[in-house]
Amino acid sequence: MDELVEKRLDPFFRRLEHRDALGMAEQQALIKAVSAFEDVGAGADIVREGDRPERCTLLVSGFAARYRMVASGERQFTLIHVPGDFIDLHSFPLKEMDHSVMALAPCQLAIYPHQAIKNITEEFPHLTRLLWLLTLLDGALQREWIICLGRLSAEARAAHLFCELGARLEAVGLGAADDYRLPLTQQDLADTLGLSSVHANRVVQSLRKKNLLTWQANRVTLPNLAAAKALGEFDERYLHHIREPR
Amino acid sequence: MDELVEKRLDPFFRRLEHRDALGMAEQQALIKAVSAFEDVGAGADIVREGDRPERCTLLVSGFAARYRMVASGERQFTLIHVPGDFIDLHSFPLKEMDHSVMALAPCQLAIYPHQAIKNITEEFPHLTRLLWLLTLLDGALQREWIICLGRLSAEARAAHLFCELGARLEAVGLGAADDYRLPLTQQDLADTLGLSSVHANRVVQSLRKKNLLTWQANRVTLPNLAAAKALGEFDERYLHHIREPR
DNA sequence: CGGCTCGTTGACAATAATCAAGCGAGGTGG
DNA sequence: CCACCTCGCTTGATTATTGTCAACGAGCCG
Repeated sequence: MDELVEKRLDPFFRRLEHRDALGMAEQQALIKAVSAFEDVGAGADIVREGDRPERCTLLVSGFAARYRMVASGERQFTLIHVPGDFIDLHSFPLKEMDHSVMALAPCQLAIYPHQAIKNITEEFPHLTRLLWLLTLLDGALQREWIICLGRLSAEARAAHLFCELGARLEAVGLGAADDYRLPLTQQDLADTLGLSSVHANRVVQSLRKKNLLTWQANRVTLPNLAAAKALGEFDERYLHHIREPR
Repeated sequence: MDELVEKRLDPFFRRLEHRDALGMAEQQALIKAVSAFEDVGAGADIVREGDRPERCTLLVSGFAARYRMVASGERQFTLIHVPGDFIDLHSFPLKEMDHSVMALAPCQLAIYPHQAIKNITEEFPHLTRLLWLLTLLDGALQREWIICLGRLSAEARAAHLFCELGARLEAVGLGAADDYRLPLTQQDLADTLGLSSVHANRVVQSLRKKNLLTWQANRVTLPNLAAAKALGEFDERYLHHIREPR
């Protein structure tokens, strides 16, 4: 049983190992803390604004996004999650959700009861700092998006996003920085970039015309990764892919 | 000596007490962990992108902002800090700064060596969760700004910002939600809202014309707070001003 | 076959940036 | 004490970017 859990948590462990070494006891604690696995279909909400979840959710496979609706009826994503991400680890200290998370594609989830996380914080200070770190990585991605939304053109933001997703997916063993599976619609892209779907479409076509992007049948490739990074001002420092004691 | 420290940390303790009760030992630990106080002048950087600080910095008085520059030479703020905020608590788990923080006005800072924070994480699990919580509150503010930048008009974003700052300053005892001191320039506002300074100015004037804002000599008042909140779609849930066990 | 969703296109309107100039208060030095 | 200088704020004219509205086509699934 534990072997199955461990296998499913592989992207998660890769994500952690990119930042610090994990002790055997810590790894076991993370495996034991999983109470269940669940599946949700594309488009379903995983948690909702206002919820007070009693559990945290780790994305095992699929894609998910944190979002909120605004009065005009538009949606804005604040973060796209890839496998290995904790979707709502912050709900453990924060208690109440101030936003929702939806599945962008069929997802498998690993469930961590808050009580199990609390036990970790009481018994494993170093592991606690790593969990803390994970929530801070979310914050770093969100800072980056503020900068992109505030100061980059729509085209540069799109290039940045495709570079970011490539780097994150590669880090968890799910593709290459310039070649990965991405089951999103152009509306999803628009909701990430803060654009109308019409304009998102035009931006995608412009990137295609410049030979910076192909995106068909849920597969993204970046034929000229260096140029895409330059256009999107992508500097992966903010991903903190540095393994060191925390 | 400790009384002086405690007095200076008053906004910080207020900020914490808005979220959870603090034990006497925890309070003492937070007081003892301060190694020094420092002053910085307006415009100075407090920490810089790429730094690997050995200490965390708490804002005692003044205003500061996290920011990054983009290739065009423009600046984007990702968060404005008010007294009682930890400016770079995240540097403790994250190690390397992926952005800079500057003083927007003369600031007094309390210094917490990373080692002192680490000791807290080894000895005070509940207090550790509260520190974690504080970094998550930064994340919540940043999420909110993604939503504002992505989906609200410039005018709505400005209204939102003035409401947010009022709520945060009131919570630490430094003004009222509709009346507070704000020593920022219009350029600072532009860098927060992701606008040019010219457009920021026009937005301010539009709010003035609608009798939603006065802003002279560093003093902000919101004559019609309800209308400002409505325009900016300001719902303070994301501030998590809820006192409960964490 | 028909009804979805998703992607695409064109014409037009709204929002915000850019460029250029001038104003006014506060501080500095002669 | 006053001239001058700087910084922040303001304004107008113009351009660039992005949104809105409307329509249509391709592919998939029941």
